[in-house]
Amino acid sequence: MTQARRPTSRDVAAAAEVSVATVSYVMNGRTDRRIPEVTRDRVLAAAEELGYAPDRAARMLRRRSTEQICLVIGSFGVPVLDQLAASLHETGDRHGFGLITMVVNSPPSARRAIERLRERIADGVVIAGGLHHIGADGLQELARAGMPAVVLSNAMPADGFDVYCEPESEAMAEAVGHLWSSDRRRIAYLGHEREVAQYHAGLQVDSDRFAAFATALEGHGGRLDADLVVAGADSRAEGYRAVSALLSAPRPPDAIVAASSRSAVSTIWAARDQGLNAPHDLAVVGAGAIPEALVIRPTLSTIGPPGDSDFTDLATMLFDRITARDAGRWREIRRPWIYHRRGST
Amino acid sequence: MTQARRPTSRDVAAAAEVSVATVSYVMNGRTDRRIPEVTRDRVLAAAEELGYAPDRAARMLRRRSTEQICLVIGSFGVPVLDQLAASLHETGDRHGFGLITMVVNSPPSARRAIERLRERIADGVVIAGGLHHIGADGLQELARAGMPAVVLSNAMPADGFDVYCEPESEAMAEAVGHLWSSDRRRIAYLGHEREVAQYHAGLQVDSDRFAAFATALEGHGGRLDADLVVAGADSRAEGYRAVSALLSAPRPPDAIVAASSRSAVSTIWAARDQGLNAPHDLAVVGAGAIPEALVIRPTLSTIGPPGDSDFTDLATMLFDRITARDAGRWREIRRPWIYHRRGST
DNA sequence: CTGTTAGCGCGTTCAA
DNA sequence: TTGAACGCGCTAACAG
Repeated sequence: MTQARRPTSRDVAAAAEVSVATVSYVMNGRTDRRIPEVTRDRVLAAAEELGYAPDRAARMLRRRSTEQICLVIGSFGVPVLDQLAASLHETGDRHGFGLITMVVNSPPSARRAIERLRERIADGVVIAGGLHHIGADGLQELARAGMPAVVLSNAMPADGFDVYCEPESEAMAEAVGHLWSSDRRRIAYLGHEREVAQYHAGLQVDSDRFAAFATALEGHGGRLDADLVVAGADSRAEGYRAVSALLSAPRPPDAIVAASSRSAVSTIWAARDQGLNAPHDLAVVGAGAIPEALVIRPTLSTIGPPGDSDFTDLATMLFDRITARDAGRWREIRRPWIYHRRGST
Repeated sequence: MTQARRPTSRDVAAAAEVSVATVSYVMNGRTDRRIPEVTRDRVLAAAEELGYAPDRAARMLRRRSTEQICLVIGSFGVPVLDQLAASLHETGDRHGFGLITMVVNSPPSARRAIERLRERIADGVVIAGGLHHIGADGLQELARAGMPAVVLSNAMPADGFDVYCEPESEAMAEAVGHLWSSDRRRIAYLGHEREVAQYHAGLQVDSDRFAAFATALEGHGGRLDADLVVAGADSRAEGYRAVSALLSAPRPPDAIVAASSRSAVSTIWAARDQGLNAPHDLAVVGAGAIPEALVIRPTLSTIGPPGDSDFTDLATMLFDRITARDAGRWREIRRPWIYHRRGST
């Protein structure tokens, strides 16, 4: 049962008593070459018999394409990734492309991912996470290498790649406006580790979401209270913990804007464990689409994409870029978020 | 800025006025070749200047290895994946290996994944999801192709690959025993779509977890009530919905064993929304490790791995297999689950 | 119209 | 330090 040597197309050709060219034509099911039924069957039988599978490395080398696209994510726990992966899979299949995923959650992993991509491990890439670690420099590096890329970002200048943009400032303004008009005056921000750390360090916060929140609040004459900017949006557990602490503090908030839907769900439940009910005692708004939003009680108010999350347009944009050799103008898909008022506000 | 042609090692060699062999030695930082400092610097400068990155396809073809491992998952939303990916990344880095992920959530996607793997897209694979779609046949196919594989499964006969096994019947027996001795007599099973469908169709249920539950229940003289076997473990939203319906039924359960920790969390909250509190009105047990278990109130009782989830041993096993050409005996790592009694039971 | 030959693509590595 | 063979599938060009 030991695999002495991997069978090659030459082995198959010998076994089927044809040339390697014929094997190649048969294996690729080429319609521009007419192969007689009997020859075809003999080749396929020989391939099956030997357990032959073409070596992708050789094919990649010769064809100058990998027939793969790469999805870069920051971590596995984000609900929207299933949607994104599904869309990429679906569109990829139609082009005969496979999908691989890489996780970027640190500067070193970002370096390695960029290196791998520059080595042409894929024909195109969708960057849906880890962008902070990759940075504008990393994107430039990919662009210079001629790697077709779609970046999910609200803040990146589109120089050398396509952008999928979900502007959220208007939705955020509406949500905060709604909270304000409901007489909420102590509105907390449950943010991601990174943005909150930047804020408290007095640095420039490079987060579109946080900026939109701060702007909206100030627009109503409110002011950002440092005690009400806390980390906890990165996971459900952290969200629960952070909100529990926040509500036990001397001057608890009367509303919470959470930078992820997951942590918004945790917020509702952490509040209830302290005897506080949304929306009466605490208004809660999440950011992003999540199936639970419509299922839990109260239903979760969010800012998020209108309608169902579907990334077919993103996938199409990527494959257009991969297919069209002439770079053309860099494109941008804009899908502004809206405020979905539901039960928690 | 248009990339006329990707620079090759020959381009670098020409620019640095050395041979391609020297370029190769420098790029790989080989210590067994003495390359003078000046030559080295000239080569690196030329590579940088031209934006050269070696073509992985060519390297793969020549080296007969991809320096990549592949993680096969069923979907993105499973908490333990972050742990698994982290361990694989860490161990992979030490070997200079990259990690790619493929999603298998349907028979066609399983076929494509197997095909890709047979084409040697990776040097080894960890199958952590989608196993039902891959099936024993698919695994055999990979084994025959000589692909080193570690399969996370409790039920697969280890014929041609290594197995990472987390037997849970004892933990389940203990959990059910505890429920039983607390006078719970209507114990529901919140299962995965697939196992519940099989059960209600009167088919053989090929789920270790369900079997362990049924056996444990019968061991106490209890019997499986068809009304109390419901689907909803696949996601939080489905769990919430299923439990809400279950608790509104004429004869609701007094305990729920959930086949995922995520749905167990939803269970607690769905119950509370109906005015029922765990553990008093409803005992809840989840399956698997999840950070929230220790954070929410009540803390969640689970069956799961002892201690922290860490898959270093799994990763090591895979790399041993990849490195050691002599197949050796197929290995199995066993990490029996235990019953973690916490606040919800 | 069918099948074959020959050489390409590019990094690696042995022999010199 | 280098020249040249090598790995393997693909395909243009050619022969039967």
